[in-house]
Amino acid sequence: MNETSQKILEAAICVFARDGVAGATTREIARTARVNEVTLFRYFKNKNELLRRVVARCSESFEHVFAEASFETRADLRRTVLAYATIYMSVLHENEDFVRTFLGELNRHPKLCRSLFIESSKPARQKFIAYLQAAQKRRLVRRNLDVTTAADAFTGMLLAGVIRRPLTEAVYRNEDYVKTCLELFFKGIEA
Amino acid sequence: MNETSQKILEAAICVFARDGVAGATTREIARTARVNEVTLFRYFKNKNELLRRVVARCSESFEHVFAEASFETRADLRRTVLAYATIYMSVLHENEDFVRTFLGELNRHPKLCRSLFIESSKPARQKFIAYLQAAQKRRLVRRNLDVTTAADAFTGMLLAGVIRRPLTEAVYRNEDYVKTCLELFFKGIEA
DNA sequence: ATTTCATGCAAGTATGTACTTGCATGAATG
DNA sequence: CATTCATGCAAGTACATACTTGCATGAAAT
Repeated sequence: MNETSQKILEAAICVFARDGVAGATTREIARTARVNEVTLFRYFKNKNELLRRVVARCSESFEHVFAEASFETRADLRRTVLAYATIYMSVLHENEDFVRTFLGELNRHPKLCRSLFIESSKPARQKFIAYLQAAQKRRLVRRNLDVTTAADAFTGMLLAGVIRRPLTEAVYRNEDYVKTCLELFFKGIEA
Repeated sequence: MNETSQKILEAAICVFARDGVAGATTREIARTARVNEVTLFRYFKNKNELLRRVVARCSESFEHVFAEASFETRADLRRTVLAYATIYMSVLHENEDFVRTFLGELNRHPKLCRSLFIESSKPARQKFIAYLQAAQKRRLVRRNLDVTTAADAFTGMLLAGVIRRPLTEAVYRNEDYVKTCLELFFKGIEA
């Protein structure tokens, strides 16, 4: 992986995020990377391989961020939930357009999107769910709560907040939205 | 609006939802409508006008569904929330692929998406928020709850559940997810 | 100094897509 | 019977895009 192919990959991420998979052109990606279009094809067999590499790279980057999540059993419930929300929001915030566009590509590219949205966050999600289950045993969490769907409902709130941001930013700040999500979830899962 | 243009519009809705705005071709739309491609251009000036008409039609259809929402002040809190969730889910459920794809187009078509996702649900959303505010005055809802963001967080959970469905359907049924969303929200807003 | 190598550039091919034109046809309408 | 009108069909235009080829160039390595 040399410098030029890095430039191209990063440009491709931006252009795919902005224009969509079908809308992104190799010409525009090359232009953005300040590289000749031919050079793009010297490094990447075709547009499809470039797409695969883009997704692979972002999946990896997401994975790294999620890997940072450490849910210490000693920490109290609220701190753990906050840690999960923070790590989740950091990925969404840094990749807002990309996430929005590629969720929209789910019908067209189910496998790529699965790796992007599921595989990369799987370890953190599992840890969080396990933590909630443990907390449930310690009676910190309602016994009749389905922790798996609850964990996903929580990330769902946050995800929707980011995806719909351009539609809501005239109404309230995203911080306030996230705060409400946290409150709702705390109250919602408490025993 | 005669029969043929109806057929074309409905086919366009399907194809746009499936292939995205850039990926959809007039040829494929005509084929789906079992109509000659030339006929398509006789009814719609160009692909862009067809897109506008598609969005207008869906916005309208969404509006009609949301207009059915009647939140009687006498009904108790849970029934009102359930009514809101039901009307919201009916739109999402009937238009799953369309909603997913067009949320992904938000960067490229902000105005169209605004009418689709905001304007059409505005009255129902306002009514729901007003109801929550009233309930808050009657001490049925926590006083420190920001009802606007809470209402959106609620629809956000549901929206995310539908959008991510292809990624989660191996794990749990969407019904169970929705049930958890309702529980979380009830507990989360209660005084 | 010579070679290697990465890149740029000009040009070209093949294909697909939006959109047009002209004409044929058949059903309905007067 | 004559006319109108909606549609189909064949063909074509203009343009954009993915991808290729051949050559020039300049910097770095040997």
